[in-house]
Amino acid sequence: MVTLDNKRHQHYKEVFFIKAFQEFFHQFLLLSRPFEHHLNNELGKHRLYRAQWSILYYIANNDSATLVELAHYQRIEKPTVTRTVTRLEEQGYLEHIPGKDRREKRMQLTTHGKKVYEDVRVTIDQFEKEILAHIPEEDQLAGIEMMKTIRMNLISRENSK
Amino acid sequence: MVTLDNKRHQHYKEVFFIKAFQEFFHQFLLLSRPFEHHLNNELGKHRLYRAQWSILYYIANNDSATLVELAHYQRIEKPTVTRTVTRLEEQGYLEHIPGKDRREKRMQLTTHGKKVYEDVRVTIDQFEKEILAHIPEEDQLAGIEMMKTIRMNLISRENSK
DNA sequence: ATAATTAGTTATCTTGGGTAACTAATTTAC
DNA sequence: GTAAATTAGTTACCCAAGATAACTAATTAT
Repeated sequence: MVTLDNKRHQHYKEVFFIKAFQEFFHQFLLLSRPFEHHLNNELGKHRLYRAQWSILYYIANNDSATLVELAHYQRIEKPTVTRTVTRLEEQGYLEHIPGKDRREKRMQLTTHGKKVYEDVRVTIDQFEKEILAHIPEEDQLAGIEMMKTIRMNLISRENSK
Repeated sequence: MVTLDNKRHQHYKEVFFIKAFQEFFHQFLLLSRPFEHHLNNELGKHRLYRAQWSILYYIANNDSATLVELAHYQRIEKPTVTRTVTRLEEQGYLEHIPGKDRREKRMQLTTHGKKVYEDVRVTIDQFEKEILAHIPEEDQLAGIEMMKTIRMNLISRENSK
């Protein structure tokens, strides 16, 4: 009887009381694929992809950026940035503004790029609002802070290793 | 003077009061790449990748699964599942248990697979705990619910389109 | 019994990460 | 002031993990 109860108890624990941190990242992964998928669908209407959009977003909010700046911010390698920026340049959304340091390639939105960003922004705003339905702004703000903290924890791990 | 104040005000709004839903998904993207990167680093110690780990996780928590079940749950296409499951089979972590319906391929962990899962679990638990440092369990639980809601909003969008 | 559906596979494409090795420009050290 | 070290960016190439299209085999529905 005791043995059976122990077994039941164990089963109960395993199935229903998964640890919060496990469940947290499980849900994070379960959300990130579909989110990226849908985001790319929306962006596809404007012939864009997530990686390109991330760069447009950064530059739209910071006026200009160098490739290294983008790489550091997004925590990706320089060659990845080079490739994506090149595509955006080819599409006529970004242009190179020369600065003092002739090594660096500082990019800004072209007039066309600004126009496109604003257009896409409308689509994406709509999309993001829709999928945040029923989530109070207060919780959204708490979520933002949480993600920032986790990101910082990740980054400090990098440096200490 | 009025014009200048307006300009300042506008600038202030744009730079410091980005809408919550924009910032939410911006942070989500900023977190998901580094998270996957670090997760893969940890998994690499055991010669695993994120996609494989997701499948091991699901089967470890559900005893067995068919490929279609995995595809539906993770919202990915069947060929993607086939490939990843095949790798896990080759590594000797999964085995096919025949059922009534001879079309479906129901998979379960092998003894070796169970052992490996438990080993990796320790590494990943440690990793996940570390990067959730300074986040109260209460907030983690709120985050879990938020991600579930967003995921459901995404899925219901799919169906209505 | 035939038609439609379902589970899984194979072939092939694509995005977007990564590393290694390089050039050109700038800074630092001597 | 020059040589060495560092930094920004590029090129070539690799790979994981998603996707679609077209297929077979098994099962269900008509």
